[in-house]
Amino acid sequence: MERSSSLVEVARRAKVSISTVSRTINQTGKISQETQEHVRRVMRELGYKPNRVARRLRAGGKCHLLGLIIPNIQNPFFADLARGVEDVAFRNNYAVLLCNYDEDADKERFYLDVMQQESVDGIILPPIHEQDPAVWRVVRSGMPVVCVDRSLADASIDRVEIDNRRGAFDAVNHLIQRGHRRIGVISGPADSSTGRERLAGCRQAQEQAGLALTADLIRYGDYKQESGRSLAADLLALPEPPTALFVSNNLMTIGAIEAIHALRLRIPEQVALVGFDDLPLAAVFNPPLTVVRQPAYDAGRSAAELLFQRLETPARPPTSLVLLPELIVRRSS
Amino acid sequence: MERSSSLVEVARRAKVSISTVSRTINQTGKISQETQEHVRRVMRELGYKPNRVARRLRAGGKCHLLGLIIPNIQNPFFADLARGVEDVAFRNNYAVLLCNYDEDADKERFYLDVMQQESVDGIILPPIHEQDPAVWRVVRSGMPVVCVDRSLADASIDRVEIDNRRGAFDAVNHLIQRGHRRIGVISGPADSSTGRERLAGCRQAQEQAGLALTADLIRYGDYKQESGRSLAADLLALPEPPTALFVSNNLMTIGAIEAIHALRLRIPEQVALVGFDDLPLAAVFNPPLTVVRQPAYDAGRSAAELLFQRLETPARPPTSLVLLPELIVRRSS
DNA sequence: GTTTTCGCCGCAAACGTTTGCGCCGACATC
DNA sequence: GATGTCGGCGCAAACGTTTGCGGCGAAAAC
Repeated sequence: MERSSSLVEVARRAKVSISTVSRTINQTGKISQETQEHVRRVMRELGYKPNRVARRLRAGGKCHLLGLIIPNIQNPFFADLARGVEDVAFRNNYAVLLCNYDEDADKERFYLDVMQQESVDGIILPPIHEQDPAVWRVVRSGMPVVCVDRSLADASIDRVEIDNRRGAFDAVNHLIQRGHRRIGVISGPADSSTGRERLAGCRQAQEQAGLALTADLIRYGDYKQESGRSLAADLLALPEPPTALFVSNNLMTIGAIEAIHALRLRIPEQVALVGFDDLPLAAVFNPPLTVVRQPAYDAGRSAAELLFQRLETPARPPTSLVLLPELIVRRSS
Repeated sequence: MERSSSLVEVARRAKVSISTVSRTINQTGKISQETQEHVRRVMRELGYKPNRVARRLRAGGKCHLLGLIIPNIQNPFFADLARGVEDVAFRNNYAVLLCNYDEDADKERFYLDVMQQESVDGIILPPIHEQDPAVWRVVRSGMPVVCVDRSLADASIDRVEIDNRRGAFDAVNHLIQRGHRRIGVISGPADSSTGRERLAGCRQAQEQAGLALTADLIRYGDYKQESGRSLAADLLALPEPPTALFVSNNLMTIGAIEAIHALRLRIPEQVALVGFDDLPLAAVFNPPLTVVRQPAYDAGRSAAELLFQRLETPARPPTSLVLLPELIVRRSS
């Protein structure tokens, strides 16, 4: 119990009005140099820290808080992304409200509400799917929103995406170059933009190579480890099993490796493997994992920068950034 | 621009005073059943959501926001921990303000300030070291704080720790059982409680086995990957190199594996390896990694629960929880 | 000498809540 | 019939800011 130290306390000690104090803090209005100096000194003496809550209540926006809603922070991809957002926020003296919605639409909606109730300055999120009424409501309410990773089926809002199609294309194409003809694909959810696009990339590579698009070699997972395991096991139990696997996210890749180990198959001799998204241990794995590395940190950084730009110029036309993933060929393929 | 819908709007539509509305929301004061029903109906019609900012401004605490300050969300340990905190928070209708301080005392201080300015209900954090004046200031100001993972050199505040000494002891003891006599240790920072305790555990195991405590086999890292790499390289380049390595966190373990690979050493034949803290790929690694698994998620969960308990009964004596780590013997040792 | 201009600053309202206090009517008590 | 009790509700202050407006004194313009 020692910190109260509000504007009025400072004003009292400095023998000026609270308006003067407020204005010296925000550099708004005309206050003489000497008065400013004096007020600043008193603030230092008292260790005054403005109350962000009161500030937000009064001013609505411009109040140094932004919201980040992601599926799951335990996914290294989103951890990197979150870190990118936070670093930019920190540089701009912003704090970040972080929420995990766990691929659950209700939870996403709940957290969107929280963001509005907290009157954050803006929200960064990968929408749970391309038509997302909850997100739309928020956008219509005037809240700045930028989509990252996944996006909405409408170009009118800021977004930063990763070229999923290209990444998947490169991965599968690489497998084809290595001589594989039967390539098993573990895709993401069919109703997510990333899932659809990565699958499209696979198809494109196969078509281009004149390969038949064998629907029996495609499985749809939920981006979680367990589905990777079971779907890979499924694929590898086929009468004519694939000689290579393309797994379209990191957690499912771990699951696929489980399945491969369980069958005592050797990578890459008996089954080659390319995963989407890098992992901390991937480079030192045995064999080192060939992956499509997504610039997750950069995506977060760019999204935050886009958001700050919009806060500065609200009328700016919506921009769409697309970042390039990178195929890192190691030894699992 | 559509939702304003404040208390006064609801009151106007329901033809009651704002006090009545507020009281039906919070179930405080005496309001007749019928009036409550009526008010609730109007709230539903308007889609009213209470403004958390105003609420926090007015009431100071009890306002559904808590702060979590961690070194780095990119570390899977802290990601799990954060998730544990968030899940409990979600169940209690709380949101989480997340910050990464990057082992930087200034940044920690900055974020502690932010937390106070945001008047969060409480703060969960691993203090940067055992005497942490910044954290002390916050505690003295009356803000509920619970330490997790690391702790302060004072028993008077809530804490949940993991038995680091025990974990390290088990790991090194296991190595000794396997016949190793020269065990290289990559420790954490000497001034962090986790670093000190893990090292103490090592020592205890070695003493108990009657092994000489060879200072030349101990290196102090900073819990980051690169230091793991260079220190392991250092250790393995010794005239009489260790036959086993104990690395006291996950990121440094990855670095150590890099170094081992660079030297083309085989695990565990030429050098055995036990890491502190599990990793997503550890179980499917080749060879699967022997690690001390920390219950990170549980630690976060417990910390949050402790915090909620304190919010409910502020006078409750400080409790100290210690969770047990688990040695998972796989094949790298 | 009177009026205008202008730089500097204070007053007070507003943001959306919570809450102590007090009012009013109904019913019980004497 | 006068007094006390009590349930149900409203009034208004407070939380710490920002900001439109207006005041005041001094310098400038006439």
